[in-house]
Amino acid sequence: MSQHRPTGASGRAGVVPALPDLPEATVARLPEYLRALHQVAEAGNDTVSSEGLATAAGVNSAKLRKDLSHLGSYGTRGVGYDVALLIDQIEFVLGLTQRRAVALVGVGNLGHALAGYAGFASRGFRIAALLDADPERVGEQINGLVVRHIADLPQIAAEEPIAIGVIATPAAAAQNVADQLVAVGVTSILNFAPCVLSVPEGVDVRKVDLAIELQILSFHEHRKASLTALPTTPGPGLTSMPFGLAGAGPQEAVGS
Amino acid sequence: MSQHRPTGASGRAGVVPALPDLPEATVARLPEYLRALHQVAEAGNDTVSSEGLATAAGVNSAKLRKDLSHLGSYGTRGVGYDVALLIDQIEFVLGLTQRRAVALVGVGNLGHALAGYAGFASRGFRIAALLDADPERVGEQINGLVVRHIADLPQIAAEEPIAIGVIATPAAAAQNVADQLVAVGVTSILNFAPCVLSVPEGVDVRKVDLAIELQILSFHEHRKASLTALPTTPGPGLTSMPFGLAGAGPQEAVGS
DNA sequence: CGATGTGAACCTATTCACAGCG
DNA sequence: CGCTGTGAATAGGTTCACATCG
Repeated sequence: MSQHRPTGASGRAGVVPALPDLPEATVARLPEYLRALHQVAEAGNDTVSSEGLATAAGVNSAKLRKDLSHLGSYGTRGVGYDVALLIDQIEFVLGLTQRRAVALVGVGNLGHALAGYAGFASRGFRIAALLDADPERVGEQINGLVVRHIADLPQIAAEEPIAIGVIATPAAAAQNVADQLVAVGVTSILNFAPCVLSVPEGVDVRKVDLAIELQILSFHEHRKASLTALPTTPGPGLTSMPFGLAGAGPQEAVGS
Repeated sequence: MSQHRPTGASGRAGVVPALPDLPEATVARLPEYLRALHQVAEAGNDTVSSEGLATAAGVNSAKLRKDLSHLGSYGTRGVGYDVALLIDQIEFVLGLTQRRAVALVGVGNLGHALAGYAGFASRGFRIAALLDADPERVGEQINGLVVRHIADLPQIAAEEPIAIGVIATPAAAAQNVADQLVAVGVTSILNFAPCVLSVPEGVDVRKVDLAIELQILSFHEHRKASLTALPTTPGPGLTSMPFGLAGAGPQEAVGS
């Protein structure tokens, strides 16, 4: 991303540490901590130890403590963290205190599902517009929102600034949509289309690709299978089979 | 994940480097390279330079070369990579030469979308079963597949081994579903529910959480806003449209 | 000559281990 | 005494720069 290093920029504020530019890895985990905290709160606890919270968030406690320390955290030694306080802290840092407007482009299969996703509203976001390029879809009502044509985007953005654009179109349309989002001032994009978007500097793009996740899992499956084929334990039985492609057979053109 | 370190395991093979246990970061990028390669192939090229492929995949060329070198890559100095060969290589490493069976649990909003997702089939996966706990949904037909009850899972898994389980249920049900998947031998899970799953060692879980992605973007929005508020450039009025969406990405050009 | 493949330098992230505080 | 917060050690990843080979 940006390699801007506004070295002396922060750390100046008197009372509030403002925005202490966190490590990316930490940022990526804060939402998880937030979820875990809500869970803890609902269970009735009003403090948690780093151990407890770490478990709920699926990380180890050292990592959690270091992450929280980055935001000048509010824990009490010998006790733990004040749940409510920490929730506020993290929500503030993540910028969730203002309800951000999201424009969702592409109301196909996936777009439909996203439009109906309850987690949007419950976690600080508001779908401000559903858009599609297909005239047949325009006018359709989903979850109380009417689908509008992508050409209306400038007008919509003028009425209310869009904080985040979500692209759920086919790959072929995605770059075009991204350009239009950028044109109306959107600087954060969540892209579900399986393609690389090119955007000007200063615009953030995150990508979610289901197929990629599956392929990563597939790799590990493949790996596990090949390790099972030739284990450290010289198992009573199949000791043959040199390596992994065992079950598969030499089909496919890898060789040639 | 697994911290298994089968130190001396690989590196023995005479001809085929078999499974050279790649760095996680590399594994996560291979699917992206694969997509880029298909794109290049469709454009009619049969070789690519690291530069060209890197651009198509959205990374820099040094990273790409190092990644490919890990799988004992097949490039030609002064020329580039043989597209078809590299596709085969990566598909083999990712274990995509066998069509893996996927069981999708939870046919709600999101599950529906996933069931209809074309990228499944086109990239080496096959939905072997749609499952849900809700009797009302059982029997429904989606995309040519009939939704069956989750209780049928053992039977289904017996008919055909499930390589990957996809959980698209509400968070409250997810752990239970995961347990059932594990019980029938599934060792790879893709979890869309916003919660931490606890699984035995040897089972891989990957998580996709839309809300987390949005929150990460929100952080950066928040950050950008606060930097704009007290910038080096004191200009309160936006000077003059810094970036032009000018022509956007001239590359991409699959079409021409 | 041009592009790959790779050692080395650099940077980021995780883990350890314990000082320090409540 | 228990738990947080953090320096130090380690591991992992990225980038640079160039030797090497087709």
